[in-house]
Amino acid sequence: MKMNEGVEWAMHSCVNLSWIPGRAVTAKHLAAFYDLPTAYLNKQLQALARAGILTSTSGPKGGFQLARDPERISLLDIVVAIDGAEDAFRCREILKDGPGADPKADYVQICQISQAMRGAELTYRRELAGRTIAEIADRVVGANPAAPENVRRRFDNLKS
Amino acid sequence: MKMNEGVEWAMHSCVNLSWIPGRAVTAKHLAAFYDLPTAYLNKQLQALARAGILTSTSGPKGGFQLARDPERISLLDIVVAIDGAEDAFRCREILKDGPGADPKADYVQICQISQAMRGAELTYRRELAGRTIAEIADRVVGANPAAPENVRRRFDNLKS
DNA sequence: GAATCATTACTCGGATAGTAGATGTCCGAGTCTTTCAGG
DNA sequence: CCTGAAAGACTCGGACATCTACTATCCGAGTAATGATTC
Repeated sequence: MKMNEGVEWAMHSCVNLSWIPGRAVTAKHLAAFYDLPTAYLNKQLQALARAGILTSTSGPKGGFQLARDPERISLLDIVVAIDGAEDAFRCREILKDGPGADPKADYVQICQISQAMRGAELTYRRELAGRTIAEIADRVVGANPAAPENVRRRFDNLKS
Repeated sequence: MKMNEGVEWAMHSCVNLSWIPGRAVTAKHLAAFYDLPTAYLNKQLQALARAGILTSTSGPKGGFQLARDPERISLLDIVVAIDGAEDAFRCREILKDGPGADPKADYVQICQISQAMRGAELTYRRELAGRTIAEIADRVVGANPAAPENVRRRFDNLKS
């Protein structure tokens, strides 16, 4: 089980975008920041845009920016946007193929194993839903107060 | 992100094995129970044996059985045995490729995103670690008291 | 000099290859059972 | 009748294909800026 690597890129990019409000930043610049493959990062940013986390504008002076306040963007939002909403553990209802099974019963709900796994994933998602981009950004500032200014300067330099 | 499908099979098989103590059950019989591909289930059972969850014996009258009490087999044990111990989210330390990074700093520990994701996975694993095969089996019995006897009879019939 | 229009350059967007990991299958090594020969 | 060994059959175990989905890339559609042209 391995999560889509783009999730990490997307989260870092969102934190950086939270420090550059009101301006569109191109995928190329966001990729250059961490030396990531531009086209592939662009794909992830597209997914965020489809999910309503970012807004995108085409053409010169175009790019991406946060679609809403970073306080209202949770880590779960990003994971769902890029990795999909489906659970990692997917009950195939193998009990249905067992002896004495009821063909029309919903074994996803009945099966104790399915319940336990779904319960664990629920706590996982709840945890991620409680963490926001704003909170992450704040903690980064706590460790390194110059971070936002450094990011802004960096993107300004890339502009020239 | 999709978990190895064999995890589901392995958990169901362990529950069934908990109702047939002291006797080896072949992969073929365990597979027939839910109409699963024998060779592939065998592969998963091997992984459980390597992890010390099952014991395996070769030859006629051979097969698999639980290596310890079902109270001491957690769902996490099975997930780790089959799906691996590595986290789903793997910090690639992309901050290291960012501007002004310290090449010898441990960004897995520093990075706030990495911390948040690891924290969420930790709660997930803690949840699974708290659930045992015995508990699952008990709940199944609660809903269907005849289940263990049905399973035993089923395997006896396959014997003949 | 101002306005309009065509050009141009730049960006996102989705369609298209390449690759790693999961899924599925097969045959060999080892072992227990069974059988048969000998004492 | 008992003992021992050899043959046989059954099971796990790991090595070998296949297939899905993640990773990576490329080119086209659309858009805003820009410059030239005309009034």
